[in-house]
Amino acid sequence: MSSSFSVSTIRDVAAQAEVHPSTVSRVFSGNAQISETTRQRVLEAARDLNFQPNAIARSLSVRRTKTIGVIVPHVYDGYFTDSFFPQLMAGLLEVSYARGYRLLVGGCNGYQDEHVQALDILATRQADGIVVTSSRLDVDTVGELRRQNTPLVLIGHPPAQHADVAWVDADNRSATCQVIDYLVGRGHRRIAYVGGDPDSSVVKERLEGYREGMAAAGLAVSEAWIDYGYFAEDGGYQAVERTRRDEANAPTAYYAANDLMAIGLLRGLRERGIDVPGQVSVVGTNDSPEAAHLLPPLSSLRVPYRAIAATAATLLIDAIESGEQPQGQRVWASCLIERESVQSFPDGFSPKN
Amino acid sequence: MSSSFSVSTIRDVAAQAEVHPSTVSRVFSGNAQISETTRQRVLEAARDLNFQPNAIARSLSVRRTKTIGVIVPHVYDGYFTDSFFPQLMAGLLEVSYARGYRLLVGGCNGYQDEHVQALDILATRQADGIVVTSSRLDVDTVGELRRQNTPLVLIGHPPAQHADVAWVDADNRSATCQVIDYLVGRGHRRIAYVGGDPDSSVVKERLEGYREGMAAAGLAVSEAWIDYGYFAEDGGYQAVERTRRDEANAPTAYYAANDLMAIGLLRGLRERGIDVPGQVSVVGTNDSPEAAHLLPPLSSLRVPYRAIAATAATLLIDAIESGEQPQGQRVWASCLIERESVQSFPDGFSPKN
DNA sequence: CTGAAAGCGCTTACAG
DNA sequence: CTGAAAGCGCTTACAG
Repeated sequence: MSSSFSVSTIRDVAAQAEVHPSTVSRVFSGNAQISETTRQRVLEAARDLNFQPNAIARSLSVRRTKTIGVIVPHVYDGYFTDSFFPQLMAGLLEVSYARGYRLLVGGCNGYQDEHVQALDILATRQADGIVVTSSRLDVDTVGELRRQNTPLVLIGHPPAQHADVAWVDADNRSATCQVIDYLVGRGHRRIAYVGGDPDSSVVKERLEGYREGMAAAGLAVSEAWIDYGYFAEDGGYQAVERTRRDEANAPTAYYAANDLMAIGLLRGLRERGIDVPGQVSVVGTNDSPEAAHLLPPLSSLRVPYRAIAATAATLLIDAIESGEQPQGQRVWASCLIERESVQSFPDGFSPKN
Repeated sequence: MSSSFSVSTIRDVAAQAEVHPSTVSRVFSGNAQISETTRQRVLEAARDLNFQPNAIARSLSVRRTKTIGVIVPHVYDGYFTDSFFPQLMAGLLEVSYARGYRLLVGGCNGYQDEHVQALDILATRQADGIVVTSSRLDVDTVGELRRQNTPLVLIGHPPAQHADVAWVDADNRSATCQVIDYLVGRGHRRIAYVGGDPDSSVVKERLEGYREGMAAAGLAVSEAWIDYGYFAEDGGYQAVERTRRDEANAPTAYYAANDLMAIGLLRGLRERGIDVPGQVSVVGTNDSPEAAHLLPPLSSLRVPYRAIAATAATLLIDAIESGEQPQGQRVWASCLIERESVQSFPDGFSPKN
């Protein structure tokens, strides 16, 4: 019973409906004027033969794939446990779907390869445009990517020389600065910054924001308070030890560039018998699903990745459909979700320097 | 300086290298015999003109896209916070990349649409094959999908009538049964099952496993112990209330079909002043990144979704490249990760019925 | 409104 | 080893 379909083409349908193939094409491509009777005849023949236009042939003909490219560094395990990736996909998918596009996602085996793969998609015209998420873009790669003159939008800031590409990003620097300000406002004076990968631009931007916030409060920064946990739980855990060699001068508050490292901090602090938030405060980043359910519930800087991705997809598709280069740059504000991992530093003990 | 490339075709290169277009094609498609000198000439011309073969044209010609389809229900927020999705992508990407494929991922606005979209990808031949993840497959849709005779592999069990499709799944039923057995072995007699969406087949399979485990231990099941939290944290939270109306007969252990619901259980139990694992034990499912970092660290049934996805991709690509229908069915064993949310039920209090 | 033709940019038997 | 031709399955000016 479940007989399988043989693939039929526009010519088969044309023969069966006794019209020219171009007529069949017209009823399926939708835009042309077709008399109702022949449309019905064609549709019926198509139904009989289970015809569906071949998307690839159509793409070749109209020079449009209805597809947007993304490259995912699938070799980094952490990439799939972090909430960035799912949110990115959610945002991209949401607007792609609404606009009739699909995502062409390719793997890559490292940051170098990310550009190779992106370039390949563009150069072979496998997609109508691409969104590039690497946080380690140098001038040359952006230049190379742009030269393909296929629409491109960046998630993250571009190098200064390419200030005119379309990009969308979070307010990494200023949001971090605000977190520091918030902590200072609660009486903290010795505040630590735990970044991810020091080479990534997000992490650099956050560090700037940290220094700016400390400076604005007139606070000196000890280099011992700056540490990198490479976005891993264990990195956060180890940061506790590295930042507290001199307990007398140890931080009373930590800002971590993702929640996983904040969880590591929580664990390291607990092991040392340091109470959070009683003695030390912690704020994470990304507001991952677990944040609300930790003990103590973790205050976290929520970064609107989904909205960022959705905006990127919108800019990209707008450009594809208008035939112009993608334009515009948009920064989305992060938002500190206050929970219970931060407490005002007890006045009596507040080390006002 | 950053002049953009005009797109060049095989004919431009042929003209410049003074050879026939078919020769250019041959040097790029790799398989044909070409003299070293003309190969160099062609390569140089190609470099000059920045030529890269158009992937779509090639696809149309060879009738192969080097692409495998996946449909993602992007309208369900929970889908992107659960660890299933990232792991699925990781596994798919890992083998696709290794085999030179990319993923064509499309959104869908609900379970109905999932089949519509999958069918569309198949019927329009936009991908060489597809992996279908829906857990609500009925006989008709599987039949319809198969009739397109484009390779198809299922993640999850197929309806009985389609036992011969290729599929790969976790050992949902038996693993759940083993968890019950494990709990029974620790002295628990009143054990609750908190499922996700009762209509999904995974949840049904787990319920069977639960009943089987209870039966094997000679334990009667109270229907009050069976509840559904729809995979949400709040669902787990509410399940506490619903399962403990009669505290004298309340469960001493809970099995939840995902970690998010287990987290909700933890919260609900804590609010009632019930100590975990002192008074009640909890085991979750999926071993999400947060599980290890909860208080208490959550014991969880780790389901190897990444491996499942990788296997599915392998079966699919094997089929695509051999030209035969995908074959084989594979079930991957889950593994209980023991942490601290389970404790033997104190002998003195053990309600041996 | 419909047909006939040329074209999208490749590939691949078929000759030689 | 290389050329010339036909074809992959659509679309879309151009006529009428």
